[in-house]
Order: sequence, then C-alpha cells, then structure tokens
Amino acid sequence: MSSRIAAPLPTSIASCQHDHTHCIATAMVTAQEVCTRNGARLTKLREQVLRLIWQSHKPLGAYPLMEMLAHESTRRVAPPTVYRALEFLLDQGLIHRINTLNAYIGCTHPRADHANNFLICEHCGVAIEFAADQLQQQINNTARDFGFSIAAQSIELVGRCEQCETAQLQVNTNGHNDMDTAGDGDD
Amino acid sequence: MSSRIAAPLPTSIASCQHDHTHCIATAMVTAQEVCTRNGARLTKLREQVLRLIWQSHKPLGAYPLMEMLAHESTRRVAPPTVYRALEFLLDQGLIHRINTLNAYIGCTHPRADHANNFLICEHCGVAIEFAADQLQQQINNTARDFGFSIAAQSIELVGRCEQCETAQLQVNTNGHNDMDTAGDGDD
DNA sequence: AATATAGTGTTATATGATAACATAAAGCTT
DNA sequence: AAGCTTTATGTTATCATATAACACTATATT
Repeated sequence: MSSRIAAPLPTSIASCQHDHTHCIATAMVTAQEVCTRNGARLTKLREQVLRLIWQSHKPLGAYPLMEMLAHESTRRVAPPTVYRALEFLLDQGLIHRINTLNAYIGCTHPRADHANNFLICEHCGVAIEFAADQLQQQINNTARDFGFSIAAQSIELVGRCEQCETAQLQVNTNGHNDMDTAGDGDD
Repeated sequence: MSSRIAAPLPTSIASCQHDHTHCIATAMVTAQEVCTRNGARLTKLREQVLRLIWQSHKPLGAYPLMEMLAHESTRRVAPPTVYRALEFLLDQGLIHRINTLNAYIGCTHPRADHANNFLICEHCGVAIEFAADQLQQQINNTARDFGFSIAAQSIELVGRCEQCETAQLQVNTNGHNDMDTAGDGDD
C-alpha cells in the first residue's frame, strides 16, 4: 500500500462515521497556529469563512459560501469579501481550490508540503485529500525527465469513492437504488 | 527515465524548433480518422475550431477562440457555437480542457487512453501533454488503496519548462532578461 | 494622538459557460 | 426527388465564477 496522510482516515471521512466536530475544531486550532507562525491575522471574517468551508468534506463554491455568510450575518456580502478571504486562506495553505469543480475545501494537513491531490466522488461529492510518497516520486521523476520545475501541482481524480461504489453495486444487484439520498448527507 | 508518449517530442514542442505545420496536419488527419471510426461528423465548424486550437501548443480560451472564429468568418459567433464544438471535440478525445487555465488544447495522442496530464509553463504558456507508465501505475495504486474507482483523471503541473528555466538562470547571471518576448512566440 | 498598514465594504464589470428555442443542413425512407 | 427524421448551428438571454477600482474602517506602530 502507498503511504497516506495521517488522521483522519479518508475512508472514515467518506463513510460519514467520523466525528466531524472534531475535524472542525482541529482545523480551527491548526489554522490559528499556522497564521500566528506566519505573522498573519486570522480575522473574524477569515475564521468564519474557514469554518463554513469546513462544514463538510465537500468542496464549497464561492457563491454558496457567500450566501451562507450573508445568512449568518444578516448583512449583504459581496463577492470580493469572499474571494479575499479565500485568497488569504489559500495563501496560508489552509484550503485548496478544486479546479475541476471551481470550489474550495479545507486542507487536512496544512503543515505539510502543499500538494493539491484529491479523490473526488462524483456521487456523494466528498473530496478526499491524499498524499502518496511513491506517487510524488513519480511526479518528480516525470518533471525531471522533461527538465520541468514544478511550482504548483494539482492531481484531481474524479470517480466513485469506496462507499458509493459499493452502494452502486448493490443497486445493480437488488434492482433498486439505496443511494438516492446519499448525496445530501454531509461528511 | 519514465516512458513517454511518442512523437512529437515534448521538449521540441517547447523549444519552438519543431515543424508545427506538421503538428497541425497530423492532428487534422488523425481527427478525421477518429471521427470516421466513431461514426461522428467532423463538420466544417468543428474542423475550423480544432485547427484554431492547434495553432499553438498553448491552451486557448473559449472566448479568444470565439473571436478568432468571428474574425475568420466575418459573421458574429456566439458562445454556444464555440462550446458545442469544444464539447464535441472533447467527447471525441481530440482536445483536452486545462482546468487550471479554463482553456483548451489539442490532444497529441487521441488514440491512447485519455488521461489528462500536463506540464504547464507559467512563463511561455506552453502546455506539454505527457504519459508516464510508472506514474500511472502509482495513480492506480493510490486509487486502489482508497477503494476509489477513477472515471476521469487530471494532473496539472504548473511551473517552468526547461527552456524558460534555463533562460531564467541566464537572466539571474547576466543581469538582463533575454526572455522578455518569449511569451509571444508560439511554438 | 498621528500616521501607516492591513482589512473590509461597495459598485461595476470582466470572464467563462449554459438553457431554451428557432432555423438549417444532412441522412433516410419511400 | 419529396417528405420525414435527426443532427448541427444560429440566436437571445441568462447564469456562474472572479476581479478591478476606489472608499472606508480597523488595527498596529510610532
């Protein structure tokens, strides 16, 4: 098996069995640490945006996020407000942008090298960040072969996560769809 | 060295030394073959769009493409016209979409498995499609480890191609920039 | 307190993509 | 070839994503 990032286990993320309150809490503490170390300010707005992004393990678009913000504060929130917060969080390595979806997701290991590698389930919407040493080695080899120096890397694998794939097989076998509402249940 | 796709050699693409007329000609012939085999129609418009995309090895946005079309035909061309042609060409595997850039580029090996792997030079704008067996193997391993089944894959490495990196080093050494106009010279 | 810097609010607009419906062209059937 | 069906393109309107420019406010520094 290839190496993975540590906790929380991605399979448990996808399986909706994990304590997501813990995910959020950890992320917020880590975020504060990262910002402090970088001499950056995790303002109220930025923290609010990060928390909203962490509401689930599904990538969140800027405009849905904007509406959530507006809903929380009863004031109007314009695009630049959101995009500036997103830019800050991206710069700090606290979130990633999923190019395939034009959406944003919390980084599960903000301290490590900031590769941008995701498994994206097209059924339940969950995006699982992964790191794999051997894979990274091959990436580096490829770049080296071409004399290419990498500044940013994005690997996005779109398909079906284990849970949805299994459920889908059941559909094929049973003749009815157990997963009709699966897409609505966050994390 | 990792395995690569066959001709034309990516390094020669980036070096602006290759016979790009040949690239275009080959692409158009292959496109016709692919369409014929698939029972699809490479209409005048679609061929025109494919040819325009193949004008360079730099990803081309839909709107620039639209203007080029309008310029060629003196009639107005609306977005759907372009996007439908792009969709067709994507379906046939004749072009790729570069998610990082919201842009489109000709596929250099439309017959092979349709991975979407690119080295994108942020200096000269050229995108080099690559295939590497060992890398692909690691991708597959990673997916397997997570029980994830891949439907579509996109690897985008952004950085500097060999030529631009070398030129940049010269800048650092000489104290002046030899590459000021490099971004303008297509392939 | 005065000043500088960083962050946020606000308006307008750029950029990328699609929905819905109308028209035209190509392929089939007789 | 005439009529029908299917596919492709034209056209208008609109949605979705993102940024530019400038005003104002809060925070940090002196």
